[in-house]
Amino acid sequence: MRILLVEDDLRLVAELKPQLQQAGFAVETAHDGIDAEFLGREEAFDAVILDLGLPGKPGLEVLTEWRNAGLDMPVLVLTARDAWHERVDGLKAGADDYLGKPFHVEELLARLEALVRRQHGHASSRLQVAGLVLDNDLQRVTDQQGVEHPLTGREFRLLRYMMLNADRVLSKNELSEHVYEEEDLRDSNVIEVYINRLRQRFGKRCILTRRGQGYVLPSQPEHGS
Amino acid sequence: MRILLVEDDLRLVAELKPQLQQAGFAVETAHDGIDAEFLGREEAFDAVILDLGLPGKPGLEVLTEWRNAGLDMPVLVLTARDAWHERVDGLKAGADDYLGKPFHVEELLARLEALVRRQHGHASSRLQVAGLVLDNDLQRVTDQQGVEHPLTGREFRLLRYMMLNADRVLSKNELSEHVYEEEDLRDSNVIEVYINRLRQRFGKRCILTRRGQGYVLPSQPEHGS
DNA sequence: AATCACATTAAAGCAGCCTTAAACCCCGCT
DNA sequence: AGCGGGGTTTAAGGCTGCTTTAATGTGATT
Repeated sequence: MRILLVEDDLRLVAELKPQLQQAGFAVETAHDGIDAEFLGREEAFDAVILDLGLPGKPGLEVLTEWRNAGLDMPVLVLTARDAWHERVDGLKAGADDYLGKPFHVEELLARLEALVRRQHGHASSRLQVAGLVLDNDLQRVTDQQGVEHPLTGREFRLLRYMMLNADRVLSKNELSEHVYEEEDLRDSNVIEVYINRLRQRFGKRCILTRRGQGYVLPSQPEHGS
Repeated sequence: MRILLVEDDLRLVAELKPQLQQAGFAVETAHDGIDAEFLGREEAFDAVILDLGLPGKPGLEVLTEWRNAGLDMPVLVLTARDAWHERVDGLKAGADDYLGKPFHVEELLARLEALVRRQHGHASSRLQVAGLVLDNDLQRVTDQQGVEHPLTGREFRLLRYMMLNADRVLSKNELSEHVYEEEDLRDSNVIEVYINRLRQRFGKRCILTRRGQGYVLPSQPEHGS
C-alpha cells in the first residue's frame, strides 16, 4: 500500500514515517501544499494523510482540487483537536475521515487501515482471491491444498497488491510504485525476479504475462489463452 | 500482563500499585475519567481495574465508551460496598467483575488473575501450550520430557505472554510493551536476548522468527514449507 | 536472423537477528 | 559500609537470510 503523508512539521514526519512503514505502507511525503497537490495528482496512492495547516497552499484547497480532478483515493485529514469547524469543512471538501492533533499513532494506523480496506471493499484482514488466502496479520498465504507459505516482506507486498487488483493488467511500473518507496527502479528487474519467486511458490499458471503490458493475476485459473 | 488501574484516590493507588507489580503485572495508572478513557482506548491492556467514582467523566460512561468502541479486555469495577445498583449498572455496561470498597488486596489480586485467565480461556493457574506447562504460582515451566525449568522474572513474563498468544506474530514492540512498564526500549535488544535465553532452554524450534515482523510461538511444532 | 521483452539463476550486498561477554544493578549478607 | 551473587541490560561482532544486481537463457516479434 502506497500512501502520501502531507505534513509540514518535520518532527512529526520523522516520528510517523517509520511507524507507517513498519505497518507495511510505502510512504511518500510532502511538506507544503504545492508539492502535495502535485504529487497527489501525478502519482498513484492508496491513501493520503493530509494536515490542514500547510504552507504554500491550504490543505482544504489541495483536497478540493484533487476531488475536482476526479481523484478518489481515501483522504484522512489531520486537524487541531478542538477545531470542529475544520472537520466539517474537511468532510465537505471530500475527506473520508479526520483525526484531531495530538493523536496516538495507533489510532492513526487503525483508521488508515480501515480506510484502505473500505476503499478496496474488504472488511477483514484476510483476502481470498485466485484460490489463495492471504493473511495480513501473519504475513502468510495459504494455498488451495491448505499449505501455508510464509512470505518475505517484498513477496508479500507484491502478492497482496496483485490480489487486491486481480483480473487487471498491472504494469511493472505500477507494481513497483506500490511495492517500493523510491521509484527509480526503471533500470532494474526486481519485479521480474519477484514475479518469478511467486510463480515458483504458487505455480506458473498463477500469474500471467501480458508481453509489453505487464502481469495479471486471474481470480480464477484460466484455460487456454 | 499489562493492566490499567483507574483510581482517583492517590493513597489507594500508592498502596495498590506495588502489590500489583509484585504479583507480576505491569501497571499503568489514570486518575480521572478523561485520561482513563483515552488510555484504555489507545493502548493495549490485558485487564482494567476501574473505580466508578471518578472526576472528569463517570466511570460507567468510560466503560460504555470502551465497549462501544469494540474493546473487550476484562474490566473489574470497584464500587462502594453497599451500592448494589452501581454493580448492576456496571455489569450492564460491560464489566466482568466487581469488588466493594473497602476490600482486601488479596481478593483483588485473586479476582484479577481469574479475569485474566478467563479472558485467555484458561480456568486454572496452569497453562499448557506448545508442549510446555507453565505454572503461574511457582513461576516455572515443565517441558515435554518432564524436566522442570525455574525461570527468572523476565523470562517467565515473556514466555507467558507468548504462550497466551500462541500462533500469532508478536512484534518486539508488542512484547516489550507487555513485559515492561516503561516503553522507551526502542534502541535496546533486551527482547532478542531473552528470546535467545528461552530458545536455549526449550530448543531453537520452539520460537520462530518472522524477519522484520517479530516472533511466533507455534502451539504445535511446524513442519517446514 | 536480429532484436526485444521476459525468465531464470547465481552471487554480491545489506539489514536485521543472534550470540556472547562484560557491565550494571539490586539485595541480602558479613 | 563492603562484599557477593543472581538477575538484568548493554554493547559488539558474527551470522543468516532477504534483497538486489547482473549475467545468461528463452521465446516472441520484426
